[in-house]
Amino acid sequence: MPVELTPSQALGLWHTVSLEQVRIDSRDLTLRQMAILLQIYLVPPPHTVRGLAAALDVTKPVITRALDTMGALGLVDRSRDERDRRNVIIKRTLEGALYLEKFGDLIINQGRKL
Amino acid sequence: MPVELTPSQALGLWHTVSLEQVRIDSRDLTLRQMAILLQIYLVPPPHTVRGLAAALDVTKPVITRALDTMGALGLVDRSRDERDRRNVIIKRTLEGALYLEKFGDLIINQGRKL
DNA sequence: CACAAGAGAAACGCTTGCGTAACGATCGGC
DNA sequence: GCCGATCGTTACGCAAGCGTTTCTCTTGTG
Repeated sequence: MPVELTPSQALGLWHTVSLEQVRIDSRDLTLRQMAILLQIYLVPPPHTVRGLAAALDVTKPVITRALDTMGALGLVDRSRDERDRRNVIIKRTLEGALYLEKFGDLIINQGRKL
Repeated sequence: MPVELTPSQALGLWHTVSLEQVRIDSRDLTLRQMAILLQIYLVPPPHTVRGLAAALDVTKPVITRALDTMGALGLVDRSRDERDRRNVIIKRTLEGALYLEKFGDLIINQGRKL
C-alpha cells in the first residue's frame, strides 16, 4: 500500500511533525538517537550494541552513549545476555512504547491534514 | 488530499527515513535544528530570530546558535534588515534548498515502499 | 589451560548545545 | 534629543555528544 507524496507534502509532513514534537516535548533527541530508538522498537529483537552500530553505520560508543541517555529517560533498558555474557540485550520499555505511540499519532494526524 | 497512515506505517516511514539520513549524511542536525530549517524554507519570509523563537516556543539564543551552526554548514544565511536595523533577516541558500530537496526525495521514496 | 578474538564500557580531550543573564545597537514616543 | 522598549548576540558555567583508544570480561579453540 504505497503512499504517494509530493515534495511539498513530504517536507511539510516532516516540518509540522518536528515542530509539534519540539513544542510538546523538551526531550530533544538527535536524529541518530531517534533512528536507534525506532530500530529497537520496529525491528524484531534481539538487539545488541554491535548490531545497532552496524545497522546505523556508526561506532559502538555512539550506541553505548545513546543507550545511556535514552536509558536515563526511561525509553530503553539493558540487560546481559545470559547465554553469551559478552552481549548486552537492549529491551523495550513501557514508557518507550508510549513515547513512540504518541509520536506515531503525531505523524498520522499531520498526514491527515495534508 | 489527506494521507491515511497506520501507526506501523507512520513510524516505519520515520524509521527508514531517519536511518537512511544517518547513514548518508554525517551532519547530525537535532530535531530543533531541522524544525528551524524547515520553518525557514516552507513558511513564507521574512524570518526573524524572534519569529522563529516564537514559532518553536524556544528562547532566542537557541535560534542564534542554530543559525550559527547551519550558517557554517551553508544551509542558511543572515543579513540585517535595512528598514529596521534591529532585525536580522534569515535567508535561504542554494545549498540549503538542495539539502532539503534530497531529504524530501528520501521521504517520498520511503513512502512509496510502504 | 593458555590465549587470541570479540563485545561492550570507560577514559580522554574536544566540540557543540543548553538556559540564564547581561550587553550593545536601534527604534519610537514623548 | 532623551529614554524605555525591542532585537539579536555574547558571556558564563554546565551538560551531553563525538571519535579514538584503552580496558575488562567472556568466549571458544587449540
